[in-house]
Formats: sequence, structure tokens, C-alpha cells
Amino acid sequence: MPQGWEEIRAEVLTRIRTRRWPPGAVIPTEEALALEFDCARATVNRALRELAQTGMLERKRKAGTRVAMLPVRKATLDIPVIRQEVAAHGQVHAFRLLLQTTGVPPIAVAARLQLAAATPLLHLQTLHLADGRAYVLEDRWLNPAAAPQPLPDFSEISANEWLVAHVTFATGDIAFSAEPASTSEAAALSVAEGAALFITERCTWGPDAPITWVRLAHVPGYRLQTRL
Amino acid sequence: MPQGWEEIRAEVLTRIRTRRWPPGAVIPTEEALALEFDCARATVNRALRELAQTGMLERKRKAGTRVAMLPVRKATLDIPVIRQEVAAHGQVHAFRLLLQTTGVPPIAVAARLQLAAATPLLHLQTLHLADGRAYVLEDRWLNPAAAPQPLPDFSEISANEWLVAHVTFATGDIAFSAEPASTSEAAALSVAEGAALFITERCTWGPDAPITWVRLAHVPGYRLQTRL
DNA sequence: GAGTGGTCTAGACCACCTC
DNA sequence: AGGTGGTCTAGACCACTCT
Repeated sequence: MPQGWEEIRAEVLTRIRTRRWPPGAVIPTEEALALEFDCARATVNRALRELAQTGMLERKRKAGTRVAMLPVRKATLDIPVIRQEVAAHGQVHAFRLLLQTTGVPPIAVAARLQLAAATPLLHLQTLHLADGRAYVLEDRWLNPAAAPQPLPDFSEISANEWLVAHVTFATGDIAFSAEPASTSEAAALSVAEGAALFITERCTWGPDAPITWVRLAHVPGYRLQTRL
Repeated sequence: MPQGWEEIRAEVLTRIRTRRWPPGAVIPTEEALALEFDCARATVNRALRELAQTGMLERKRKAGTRVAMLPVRKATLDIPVIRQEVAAHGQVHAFRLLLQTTGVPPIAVAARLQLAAATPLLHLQTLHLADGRAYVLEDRWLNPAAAPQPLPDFSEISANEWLVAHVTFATGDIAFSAEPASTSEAAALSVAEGAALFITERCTWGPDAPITWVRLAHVPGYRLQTRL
């Protein structure tokens, strides 16, 4: 007899995986399961809610709970923080500020940030190193209006870490893709032009104004991995 | 005054984002917050637990709850099912089975599946089309021992959909990367050799045996996106 | 040792949705 | 209209871990 919501979750998961409750089937109500497992309905609710959150179950009031037709559709992904990511590999992290200017960003960047046209932003290019070798090339446009003055010396502190510590964050999105290395990217990362790079692109907004747009070009061989 | 765990979560999130509770700070105990918000401790617990799950808070018994030093570190992302993904774009999905043979997989594949050496697997290559144009090239090795006999005709039903509907799934992992198109991939996807392709690689295991290894090579321009 | 979060209970009311 | 999940409560005990 399972006890505790985790064991109940495991038991339900087993019944799904062994096809005792096949995809599409309606499973017993919370009340019935609470009776079977001899626990409170809230405990069953907790277990089933967690399974619904990962996409194994689909729940609707009155209609009941059914096993998803295509189970395992969601994964939680750790968004790596570069310094920690490098440290986790037992390597030494360092970075070099390649570029720091102010100017109007490309249309594509302004559009993603939903920025009024021709707003000047701070443009930073940073190369992150792991044990002295190129690891990630960071291309960032930063809205000074979103940050408290004065801005720090970004050759000493990473923009990402300073921002999360000092700027109020409201919302954001993140996208992953593959792109060929441009001439300048290839040079910075010491790879061939056109090499397949894993790209992470992030936008963040504050309560009132866009904060920053970042594009991380990862060195070939980079993998983003998670359990299902 | 917030009411309900969602409003409490929103209120706590606001206090974090406005830096009333800055990164690293310890926030009041559940009991204190329950008093302030005039609700049960379980309600506060629910709100704080959700925030901890997304990486905004770090919780430890006795030590209390503190705002994460680097907030927003986890994102949940939907693992797309190809047919639905294509349909979601309003396009027509179709697929062509390019290859179906049986043989011993490459060492790299066998290793990832933790497979005993020299086990013959079914090898499938499938090209998925969106509105008739190449969309994803699927390269799959499937363990017949993990599936109930007989196997279906994979030129009529997609291997993925048949598997989730008929094979007991236990665990798996998924990885994303960028790789240059090989000669055969380039031909199948109608792109230049060496073009940057977004790669999804998935391993799944049953309770007793490895089930399948899949590698999806997405056409250039593909983006995997999610909110933060 | 003591404070904090983690969990469970028994009951209740409500919102939603299918029937 | 009634059944189902969603949520809340007030209380309790436990597990962990910092001091």
C-alpha cells in the first residue's frame, strides 16, 4: 500500500506505464483513489496534480482524469548560468570584454525587445573562457533606462550577474536554435566560418521597459540535456 | 490583501522583483506570511513551493526561505510531437519512410542506450514533411525486444506515435545541440552540406530493456522557444 | 535542542463542465 | 443538475538542519 504522495505518484505512474491504465483511459476519481490508498483526498490530489504538470495526465472538472494520449511532453530545463556551468565542469571561468559601445541596435533586436525605434542601447560583446579556451560568445544589448545609474564596469563583473542582482525583472522568453558562425563569431570562438553553433537567445523586460537582449553562441559540441 | 495561493505567489513575486526582498535575503516564515495574508499556512506553502520549483526561491528546513541569488534558472518546455507541431502551424503533415533495415547500431548509439554489444536493432529513417516540404529528418534505432510482437508497418504509422501507444516507458533523457549537416542529411533535407542543423536526441528505456534512440535533424530556421 | 519547512488529515465550499 | 477537480482551513506530527 503506497503511503505519501510520492509513493502514490509512483504507483499511478506504474499503472500508466504497465498499461493497466492505457493512454486515453479515464482513471478513478480522487475520492475513489483516496479510499483505495487509505489516505486523504488532498494527498491523491497532490500526486495527480504533479503528474498532470509533467503532461502524463489530463484533468478536467466533471470529465475526470485521463491518461494523456502522448505522455511525456514536458521537460523542465535548467537555464545555465555561464560561470556556474563552467565551474560545474571543474574548469576555471574567465571572460574578456571585447566591445562596449552605445548605439541603435539592429531592427531585429529592437523588434524582439518591442523597443521604440532608434533608442540607443549599450552594446556589449563578451567572450567567456573555460580553462582559458573559448566557450561562449555573448552578444548583448542593454537598455540603460531600465537600470539604476550608475552602471558598473562590465569588464570586472559579468553583465548577467550584475543585472539579476540590481534590476527588477518582470518577464522574459528564451529560444534555442542552430546557426552558422559568422566571420566575427568564427574568429572570436576560433572555429571555422559557417560552423554549426548552438544559439541561446534571451529577452527580458522590466515592469516598465525592456531590459536586455542576449545572444549566446556556444562553441561546437555544446549540448543542452535533461531527464524526461 | 491577496487571496488564494496564486495571488499570494504573485505578491511574493512582486516583492522579489521590486527588490523589497532582494536576491539572497531570507523572507518571513510561512507562519508569519500566513498571519500577514490571513490565510492557512498550507496556502502560503503552496505559493512558496511553486516559486521554489521555478528557481525563484531556495528553501531549507530550519534555515528558512531565501530569494535565489540568480533568479529564473528553470524553464519548462514542451517537447513537441512532430505531427502536432506541424498541425499547429496550420500545415499538413506527412512522412516518408526512407530506410528500414535490421542491424547492429553504431557504438555511439549502443553506448547511449547502455546496450549489450552487438545487439541487432531495427533501423528507421523517416523524413517528415510540412506542406510537402522537408521539415525534420528522423533517424531511429528501435529495440524489437522491448516491443510487443508483431511490429506494425512503419510506413503507415509514425514510430513515435506507435511506441507511446504500445510500449511501456520507464525513463529517458533528451538533449539539444547544433551539428553540421552530413552529406546524406543535406540531401534528404535539401540543404547545403555542413549547414547548421538543430538536433534533438532522445533516449528512452522500458522497465527491462532499452526501447529506442532517436535523432531529429531540424531544417535550418527551427527554433525551440519558451517563456521564462 | 529548537525552529523551519514538508506533509498529512478530515472536512468544507466552490467553479467548472459534461451529461 | 450533478459530479468532478481546485482550493482552502485548522490542526497535527514529522524530518531535517542549523546553532
